Amino acid sequence: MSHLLRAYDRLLTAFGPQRWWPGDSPFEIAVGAVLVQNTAWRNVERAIANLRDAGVMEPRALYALPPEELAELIRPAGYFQVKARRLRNLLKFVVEEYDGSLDAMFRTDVATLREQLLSIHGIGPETADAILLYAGGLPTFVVDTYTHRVSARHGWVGYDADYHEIKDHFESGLPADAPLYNEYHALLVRVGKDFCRRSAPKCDACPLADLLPEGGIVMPT
DNA sequence: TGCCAGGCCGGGT
DNA sequence: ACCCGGCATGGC
Repeated sequence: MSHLLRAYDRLLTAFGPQRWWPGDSPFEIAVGAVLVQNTAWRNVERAIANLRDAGVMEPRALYALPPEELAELIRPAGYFQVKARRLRNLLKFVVEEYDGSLDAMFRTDVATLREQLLSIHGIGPETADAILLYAGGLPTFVVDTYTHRVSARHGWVGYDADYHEIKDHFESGLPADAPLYNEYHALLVRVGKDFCRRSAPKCDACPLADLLPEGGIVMPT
């Protein structure tokens, strides 16, 4: 069994299924993917609640909203001016290219859709992959700061590994299975939050402790 | 109270 | 090709 599957097994046993992504519809998940950029999920929940309460959690309705009103509704998510623009860029794309239908959007082949999403100003690799995996159910691995930190500290990749290097490491070491990618990423975030903070690793109590390389946690050079 | 959170972009070397 | 600052709210 590979180190990736062994780690997955430890995490799932320790934490159980994480039930990601929190969100009712694929659209709400896509919105959340933009709002959560470098932000605590708690703050995003408020913003999403505001959009729901305003009755605009739908592509056309949200796109029809005046930009200043959109910004105000998502204020609790932080970076609200930038995110309002990024969200509108995504909405414009969905409305104009796919008639406002995420179902239609996800009918596009994955590689093409990923390129299209990446071409949207404000949608980077993690946001694109989160939309593909969590909103579209497509088997593409999502890499975030926790994925990078946990992987590097275990010596699975170097600290200098870029996004695609880390993504490839997981995708080539695991079967291409969306539910697996979904759960794995959520578990990495969980273990990251609980045990693998940037400046406070608690490796002794971590469920992955016995998988650390000789000499323990690998620190950046 | 400062540090950090499920990034991404633009400008400077 | 890097490195860095800006963007902003809220929790511990």
